[in-house]
Amino acid sequence: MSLSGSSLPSSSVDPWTPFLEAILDGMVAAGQTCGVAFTREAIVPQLSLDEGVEGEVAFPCHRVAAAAKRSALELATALAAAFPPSPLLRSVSAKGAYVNVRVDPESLTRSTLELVLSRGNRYGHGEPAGPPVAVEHTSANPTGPFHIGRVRNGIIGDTLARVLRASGTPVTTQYYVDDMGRQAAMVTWIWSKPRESWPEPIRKAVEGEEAPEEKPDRHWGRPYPAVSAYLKEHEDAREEVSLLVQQIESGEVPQEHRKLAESILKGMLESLARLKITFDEFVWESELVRDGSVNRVFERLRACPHAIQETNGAWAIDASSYGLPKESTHLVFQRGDGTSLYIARDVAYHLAKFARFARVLDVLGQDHQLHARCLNALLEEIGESRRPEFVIYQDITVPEGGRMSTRGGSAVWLDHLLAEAVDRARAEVLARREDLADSDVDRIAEAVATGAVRYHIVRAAPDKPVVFRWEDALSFEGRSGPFLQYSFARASGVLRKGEALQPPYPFDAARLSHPDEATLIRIISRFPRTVAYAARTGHVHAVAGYAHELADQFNRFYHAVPVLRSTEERSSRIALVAAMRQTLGNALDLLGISPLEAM
RNA sequence: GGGCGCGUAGCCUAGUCUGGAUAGGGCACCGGGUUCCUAACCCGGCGGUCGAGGGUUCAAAUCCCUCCGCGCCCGCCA
Repeated sequence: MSLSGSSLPSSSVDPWTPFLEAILDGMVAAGQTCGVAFTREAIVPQLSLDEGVEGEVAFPCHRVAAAAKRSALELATALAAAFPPSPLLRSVSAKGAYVNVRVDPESLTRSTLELVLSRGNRYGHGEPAGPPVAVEHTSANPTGPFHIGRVRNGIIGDTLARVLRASGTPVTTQYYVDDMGRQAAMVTWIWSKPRESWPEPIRKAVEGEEAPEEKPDRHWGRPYPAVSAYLKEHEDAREEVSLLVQQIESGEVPQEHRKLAESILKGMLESLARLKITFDEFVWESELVRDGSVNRVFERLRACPHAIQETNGAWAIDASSYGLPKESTHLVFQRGDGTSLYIARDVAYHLAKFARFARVLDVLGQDHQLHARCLNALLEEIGESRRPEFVIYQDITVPEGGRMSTRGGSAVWLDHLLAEAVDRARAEVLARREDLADSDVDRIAEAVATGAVRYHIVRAAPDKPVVFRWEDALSFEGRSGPFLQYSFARASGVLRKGEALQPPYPFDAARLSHPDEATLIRIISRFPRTVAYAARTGHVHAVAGYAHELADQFNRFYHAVPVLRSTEERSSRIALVAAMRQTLGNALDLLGISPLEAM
């Protein structure tokens, strides 16, 4: 890994900073001796950390050598020889064209453990900085329960918000509730009719499946797929829905409409809450219509040079000069009947966000990518210079091929997945522990199940398509959420039995010299850098990978090195376990996975 | 057809933004480990030259071009 910018983080948040300072000072001094001038700013991005053959920090000399018209091998040797000694660095050597620096392990151990133990649950976090950022994610239409494909948005978005907050950025998360569009209107349309008068296919699709006391999203959303299919075939019904859309948008809103949307949303949010996904704010699309924002957007767009009106009264922007695909240069923003299209409302929504936030982040599925570009085109058209930043993720597909589809019957419901995961987790807990109270079994099973599901989704890079397989999603071993929880529980067990759940943790860095200890400390020391990287790039899956690496090395250490049974190393090792537990706990928090003291 | 994304061992995946020294993990498979702090664990082994081809470079999984495969989008739906 290389560093993100040309400057170093504050030493109050990153244990590596003093060592990197020492390396930079040494490099500059050695450069002067050898007749090559380079600045710290030039060196920083070239340093490669935690890599290399025989050093923790390596500096490849090819570039400077080429600039100085010298041999890279010769220069590496000369630089290493001229490198002034530092108490923080154990050795500096040349190998090939590389200068390899090993930091003093005791100093790094001290620097790391002190920082972790003093910062506690702030370890890994940056210093508060930067302007306020809005993160919009999930924003699923309130038409029925979540399937796992939709939840990927929320898991990525919520993790991104957590990571950004940890990096120091003030974040507000928003769920954009689309209660104005056709989709939501379809739900109201069917429920506004007496059940007896529902078209046959819709009634049939719903009948016999309902459970008493089912969640509101399940209940009220049940007819939606059938309605959607029905409308494709029935022009008259489509017209009824169009009429309803007009009524809703003009404010003659049947009270029922908002209540239905709220009710379904409530059920949806209940499921998300189990995954620890919550929101700071909900922005109801109907409010943007009611407060005139959408109308103001209409006025601004109609006044634009590329605005055109169709013969039936619809308005569009000719966006052919914006580099969009040829087929989507005709951007209709207002229907012939005067109602708004999603893109017009989305412009209004983004203007509202720009008014409050310096940066606007939208988490979007790849199917919305073209829409995102069209949105940018309209923002440009009305003279808005700011742009949202899009975090695009790929779909979750099913093994048979294709996206998860509610209508096609290929959707895997989040609630179903969680129920299955809880069942399996409970069986695992019961197989291992006979001493637990029922309430503890329930609590652990819920944590394991939700941790497994959340980790399974967040571990993949957003731009990687994910094929949903039950056996993978329900895996509790290897690279999984439960493995992280298990490792945390193990560390907790050690501290509990050592009666060391509270600080202070006195330690002697010289006593932590076992190779598995050194490796563990290196990984712990990398956490702040990892969080900063994830926040900067939006690669939140880097945190998932990091947490696994940390837990993995902890287990290796656990097997190789006795803690409570050791004598002169005991307190130092307890301190190391406490630091690892703190770091893993902080990582779990960023991932939205519940830590477990025991399992 | 056009646009966008993806393509790393039998399967899944990190690394690609910012090119650097033997491409990290996990699953599966084979062989070991529990009188000892939780075996949802650990140790060892097997297996990849990074879709194909060209180019740039001292150096390419990483940058550029072409091609192939897969996915998504191309609505007065969202």
